[in-house]
Amino acid sequence: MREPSSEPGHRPVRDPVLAPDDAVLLAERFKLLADASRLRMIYALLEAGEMCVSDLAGFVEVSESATSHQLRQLRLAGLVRARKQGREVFYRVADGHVRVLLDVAVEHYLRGHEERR
Amino acid sequence: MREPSSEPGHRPVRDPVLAPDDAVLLAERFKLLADASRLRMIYALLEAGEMCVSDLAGFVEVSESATSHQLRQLRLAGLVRARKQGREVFYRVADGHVRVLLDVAVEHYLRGHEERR
DNA sequence: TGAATATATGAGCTTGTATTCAGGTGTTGT
DNA sequence: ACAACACCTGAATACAAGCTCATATATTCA
Repeated sequence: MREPSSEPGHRPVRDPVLAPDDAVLLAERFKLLADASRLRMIYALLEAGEMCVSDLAGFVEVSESATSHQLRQLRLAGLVRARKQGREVFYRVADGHVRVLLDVAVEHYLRGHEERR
Repeated sequence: MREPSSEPGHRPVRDPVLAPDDAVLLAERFKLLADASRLRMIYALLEAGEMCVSDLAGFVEVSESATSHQLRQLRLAGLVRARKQGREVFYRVADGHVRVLLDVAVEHYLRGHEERR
């Protein structure tokens, strides 16, 4: 729960410093997003709703084995979920959190400014 | 008078799939946040406004050399800026983007994780 | 049942990244 | 000028991460 601080439309209060353990946790989450292939997979899944491994592999242009390894990571971290149908496995993004985070990241890092040094 | 997407507001357009180059760029940005020490440094800077290297090193409990190396990365990426005063160098977060992104990340990853759909 | 297909997994190799170590630069104080 | 200090930097090292290859499991089809 957080207090409504001063301004309604603005960011919440700056919280007390990130605890070391939380920093590790958060860093782990960011690590999952710190790879171009995984990012593209996630984006593809967000767009398509769900996709099977081989389609995903074709899309991001990495081997199916590599794709499977990546998806495993994302799955174990709870970022995506798998649904098996026949001999295919369909993956989808687990919840809305990733989408929000990616939206903000794209907004702030890909569009608008590069304030280089 | 509300512009659709000039302010870091809330609801960006649902974009076409992330282009490979953009994915690389975005991944690079995430990599900077994918390290617990760097995260804690950034957080400390956000809290304190600015800090010199040795204080920062003391705070995150890594050597000053390691701290300097990390800060270099952040500086080259434009995430932080340096101000030299006497023989100390004070670092600060370059702009508001990181803060927003970290807020969202903390909100979505460190707190309430439950949103089954 | 056996072959083909779709995915998963472990081992090994390779690349990348963080830290340490050993100087190096610029600044302050005596 | 010299020494102490704050920070920077390059090289070496150590560890993590991603990919490939071979193999395993499960499912469908003939």
